[in-house]
Amino acid sequence: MPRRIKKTVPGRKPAVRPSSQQVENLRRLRRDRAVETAQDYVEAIADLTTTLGEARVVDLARRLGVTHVTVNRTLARLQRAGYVNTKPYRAIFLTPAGSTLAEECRQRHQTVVSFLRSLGVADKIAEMDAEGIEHHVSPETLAAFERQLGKR
Amino acid sequence: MPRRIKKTVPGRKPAVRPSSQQVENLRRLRRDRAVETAQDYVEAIADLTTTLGEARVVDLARRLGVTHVTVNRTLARLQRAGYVNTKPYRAIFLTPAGSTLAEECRQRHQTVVSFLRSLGVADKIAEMDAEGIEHHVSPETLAAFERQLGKR
DNA sequence: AATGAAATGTAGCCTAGGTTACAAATTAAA
DNA sequence: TTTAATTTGTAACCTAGGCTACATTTCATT
Repeated sequence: MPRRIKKTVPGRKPAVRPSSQQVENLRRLRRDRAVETAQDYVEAIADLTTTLGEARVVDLARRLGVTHVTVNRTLARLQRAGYVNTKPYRAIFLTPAGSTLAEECRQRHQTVVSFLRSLGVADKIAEMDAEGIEHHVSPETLAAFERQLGKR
Repeated sequence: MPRRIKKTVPGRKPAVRPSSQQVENLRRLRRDRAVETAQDYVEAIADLTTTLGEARVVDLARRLGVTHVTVNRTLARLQRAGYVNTKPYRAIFLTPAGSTLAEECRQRHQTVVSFLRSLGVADKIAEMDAEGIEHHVSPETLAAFERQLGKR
């Protein structure tokens, strides 16, 4: 049985349709995973700061549904990335960069939820799907959502 | 400086609005990450089998934009999960479960892309966003997309 | 001021997914 | 049949994000 259907020139790449575009899409997707977490955290920190006056590790853990250990390690990474300021045994604060990111996320989340609801998706489900979708909506698509919302 | 704004009864949880709903959303989101990868792989395997006659590790690696090592390890996991059949140095085949999953993904992907384009999003961007969004679209939302598409 | 519960931190282990470097198998072609 | 390129496999390492178990710090309440 032939190993492969087509012939190949020795020493040459078979040029199996690398389809750079799609490859890049998937690469971008994986790269974005780290950013998603950052967004979820800064959003939660901003929210907790507003509603409770300050954001503590336990609160974040409850809010995100993980243990305080995970929160701790992630906060260290976010601090390295310049999104938060933390001191041992103290409340967590967003840096200006963190605040900006949080606000962007909040608005985008709101737009996605509103858009889904405008299509007749139930509130609970709209909220649920938005949580996942919001991280993958490009500015262009977000604009399209807003345009559509304006039409009603 | 007070550790926390509100008083607490010793030994009692402060009931910081666990908001089980949102916690569950986020938990579900993380759980789904493993499934996403499976979906990307079976989709790619199905596609390669159609276009090339068989799916090989190198092709998958090129298609997914990762090294063959990553593909190998992931395939082992997918085999454990019952989605693919592999033998050393041989082509990769989908199990019935894998084929079903692939077909579902293909259709859903197509719906999401069509929907985005119907909103005026450019083809390239629609394709790009769909790659990320499709994994987070519930059946209800997918139905809403299809309903909307039918209206045109 | 002492104390005990809650909060925070740390050590160590797990899976998933990514990598490079190197070894072994396969197969097209000389 | 031999050979050499390609493909596949394996070892070892990295980050991210989960976890449990245990140690330490804070602070509200005696």
